[in-house]
Amino acid sequence: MSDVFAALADETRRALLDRLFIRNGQNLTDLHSGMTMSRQAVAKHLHILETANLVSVHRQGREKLHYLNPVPLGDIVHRWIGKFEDARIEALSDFKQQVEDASRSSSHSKREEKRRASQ
Amino acid sequence: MSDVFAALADETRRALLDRLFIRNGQNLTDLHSGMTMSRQAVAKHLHILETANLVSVHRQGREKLHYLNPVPLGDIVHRWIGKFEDARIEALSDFKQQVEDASRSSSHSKREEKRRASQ
DNA sequence: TTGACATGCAACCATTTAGTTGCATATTAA
DNA sequence: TTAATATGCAACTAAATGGTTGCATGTCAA
Repeated sequence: MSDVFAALADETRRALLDRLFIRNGQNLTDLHSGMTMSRQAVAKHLHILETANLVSVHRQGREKLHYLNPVPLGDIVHRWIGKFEDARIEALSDFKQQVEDASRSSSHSKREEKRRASQ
Repeated sequence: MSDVFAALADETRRALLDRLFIRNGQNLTDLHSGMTMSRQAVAKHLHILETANLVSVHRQGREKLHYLNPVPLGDIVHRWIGKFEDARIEALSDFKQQVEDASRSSSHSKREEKRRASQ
């Protein structure tokens, strides 16, 4: 999973995934077109995406076609980000409250008691 | 958004978010406890999480309390990963098909026609 | 078969990153 | 007041990262 996060950390690599989302099954030359960096630089980025299993390839003659694999993205959402997401609705209402509670450093509200109890 | 992805790329920082998920509102010493690296290293990681707005802080005397902010995680899911997620169910059935189609490099199935049409 | 095309490999370079150490500052409590 | 606690700042280092260039290899088409 660490490979996936590392792969997503780079702007160029996210752009490559975007391009494959728009049109799947492109070769290196296609994906390089319009980019300012060298073809070899793009090839390196694609290899990192391959290693992270975000892109799968299929050799066809002298061409190497790249296919988007969205499964690892689903995995990180459901296995890691998801738990924070579950807390998001509560967080939107509780977050400011927590900070305010900390500011007052008093314990009058039910919410404050709940927060301290969880520590 | 790039800050968020970069922040999430590091294992230690994800672990810090995990710890804050388990118990919110910890200070640097709390978050450093049990880690092998130096306190200053942890402080740097926390600062990166702050910059990415994944963690908010509140000064209380000599202590600096850290609070998890899950909103940016929701944002990247809904603004970026989400679109790939939408294609996931289709992808799970189509992905192998795409590769197989490419292997055969023939165009007999309806699915193959649909794929080529999208390019 | 020969030239153009598509990719692969390796060496190299600059910058960023993750970590360290040492010291300074601010706050709490005995 | 003084010692312990909690954090902040700055300089430094090693390794990873993102990029380059040059050349080699494999495939297609005239």
